[in-house]
Amino acid sequence: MAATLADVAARAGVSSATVSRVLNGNYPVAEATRRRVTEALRELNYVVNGPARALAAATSEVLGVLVNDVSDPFFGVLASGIQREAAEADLLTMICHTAGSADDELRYMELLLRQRARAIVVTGGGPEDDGHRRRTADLVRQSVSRGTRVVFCGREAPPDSEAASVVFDNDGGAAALTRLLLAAGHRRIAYLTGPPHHTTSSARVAGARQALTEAGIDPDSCLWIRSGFSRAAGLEAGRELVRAGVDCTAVVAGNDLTASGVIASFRACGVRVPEDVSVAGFDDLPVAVDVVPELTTVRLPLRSGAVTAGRIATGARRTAPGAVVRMPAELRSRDSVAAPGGGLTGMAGRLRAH
Amino acid sequence: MAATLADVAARAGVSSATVSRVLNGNYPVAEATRRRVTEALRELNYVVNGPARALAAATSEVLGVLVNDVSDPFFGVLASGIQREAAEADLLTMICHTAGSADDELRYMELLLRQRARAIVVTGGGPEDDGHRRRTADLVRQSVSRGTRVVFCGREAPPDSEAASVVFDNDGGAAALTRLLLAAGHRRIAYLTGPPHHTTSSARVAGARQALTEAGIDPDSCLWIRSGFSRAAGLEAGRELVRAGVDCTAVVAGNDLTASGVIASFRACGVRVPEDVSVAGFDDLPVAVDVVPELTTVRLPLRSGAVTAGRIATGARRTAPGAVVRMPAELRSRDSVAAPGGGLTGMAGRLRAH
DNA sequence: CGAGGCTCAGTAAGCGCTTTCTACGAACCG
DNA sequence: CGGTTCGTAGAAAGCGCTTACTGAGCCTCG
Repeated sequence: MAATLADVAARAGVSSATVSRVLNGNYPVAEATRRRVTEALRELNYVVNGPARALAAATSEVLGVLVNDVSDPFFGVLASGIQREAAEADLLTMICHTAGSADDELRYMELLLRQRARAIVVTGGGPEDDGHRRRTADLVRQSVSRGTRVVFCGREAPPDSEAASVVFDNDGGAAALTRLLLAAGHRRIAYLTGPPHHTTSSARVAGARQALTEAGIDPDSCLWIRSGFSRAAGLEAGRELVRAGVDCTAVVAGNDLTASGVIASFRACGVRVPEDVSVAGFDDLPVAVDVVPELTTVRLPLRSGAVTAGRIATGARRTAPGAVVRMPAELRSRDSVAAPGGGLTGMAGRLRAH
Repeated sequence: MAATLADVAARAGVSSATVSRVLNGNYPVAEATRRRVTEALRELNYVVNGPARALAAATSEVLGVLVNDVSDPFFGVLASGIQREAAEADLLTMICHTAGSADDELRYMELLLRQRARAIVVTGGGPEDDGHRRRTADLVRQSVSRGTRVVFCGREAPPDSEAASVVFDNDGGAAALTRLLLAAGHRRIAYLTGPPHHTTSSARVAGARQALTEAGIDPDSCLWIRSGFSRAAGLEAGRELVRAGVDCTAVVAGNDLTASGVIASFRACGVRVPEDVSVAGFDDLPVAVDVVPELTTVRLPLRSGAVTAGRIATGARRTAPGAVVRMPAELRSRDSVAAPGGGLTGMAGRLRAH
């Protein structure tokens, strides 16, 4: 049913090699022949057989992107930036949703490896688990030995691996944010960390603790609350903070999504931001300026990080094996942080019934 | 470098056919042989060559999903539902981001076709453009003739095509929502439609107009404003409505994202929802209950629609060629709609400076 | 005018797998 | 004990493409 190169060749009165050459344009073909072939191609509605080409050429035209959550804008920005670069290199981007599961991450890496993907970009933070890291390192090794480039974006590649990484300065960003809060006079700060045992969460926590320590404040005098990276996690955490009447004048959310959730539940409880409590986010996602008040947050250059990762993956940018590109973080001071207000204490009574 | 079937066969002292049989388990192999092969497989770190297998077997293990926007939760829910079904059938899901561009949609369909994907699921509404529909129909025909199943989810397949469709009752949902508003006493309603010339937008507009007409109200006495399906579009539209001091007591947003944007800008302008103006959404995305007040909206069974589409795509559910599965819409009445209030007129003065 | 160079296109050898066909023992039967 | 059947595994023919390698014309030039 489907036309093959041979069919097209027969119709154009040439050999299949010539058709292939016309298709790929990497060998000279006389203009008249080219026209005849092009014609036949069109008449037969020819569509390249990707697998056959991949087999013969020992490579394919797909670039795989692993994301934790397709519906999270953080990954949306990353994925679309990488995709743009891939398109530039005529690669088809396959986005695979790992749902944050370490096992799925490995499974998808292996599947992409099977497909002989040209490159794999693993985005976002990952589990802080040596077993997982080792298995990842194994797959990276196999991928590289089979010619599949691997790039990590948002996390460092496993140690001693040949994969390049593009990392964001979560550490420094969190420190800067904490210093801003300190400078505004805040001392009792509640930190909502991201998911536990997760590289991104840990880096942010570490940065904040360091800034605190440098300012002569015992990090353990602050509140460290495990949360998630979703809006829902922020809603819940916010509600809990009010219910418990936690003694703090500022809340640092795990990211902007969480911050928007915190603000929403604060508002529902009559807590004013930033008058009563300041709230800060992280990432500077689009939502940061949609929210009222606009979020003080840390801008991560996601777009350009994604582009960089994409360029390394497509080979448009060459790096040494195991290279690490560090992207700076930048403070974005907006309306959600002000001088310390009355705090949350005593607000519990205002919690609306539900 | 990479081990092939032949390498494994040599090591296990069998033929490559036997190794293939062990791998696929579709032919009997003596237990002892199987063990030896399995061992060799492991020792050599064998990874199947996907393209070679796809070429020989004339099919592949990938299922492609086309989405308009990877960072929109509407598509996130759809994509993850489809993916779950795909995983069930041992297929690798590739999500392709078309950015809502009709051209990219075709390009990606073609790329998936090249890859001899097992199935393609096209999600979301699409352009109402006969040229596009014709070209889509062409690709569907080619796909089907090459054994790639095509399923549309959220839009009907082009006429006379063999592709199945899963569609949501946008029409009926919009009508029900309008009737709810009418019953609450609203007469001056502003409708923010989605993007123009888009099947989803049109269906929702049509449903609303019909309900209006049935109630003896001239649809043209309402305001129909072109907008988008994003939160940003809602923010902007909300701001404009206030600035223009539009005379209406209710706003029906294109979807929940837009509704949340409208509410945010209303709040920023001091317009109370629902006291001054009621606001309704569409889709019942997670954000609908995060927002304050919680959104009155139309629930679309996205998850189960996605699962259905996924099952048709994997072949787990058989349908007649061109079958259309209709998913019902259901009203979700919450807090953002109440009896008519003072409306927007005269609010323009309250618009905060920026 | 013949040797050497160029341009263009055909031949054919794979790429690594699946699968049909065939072959070989062993077990079984009359 | 010869013939049949069954279970198991090898041989080999592709799948549709890419890409050396080869060769046929034709032009150039000493």
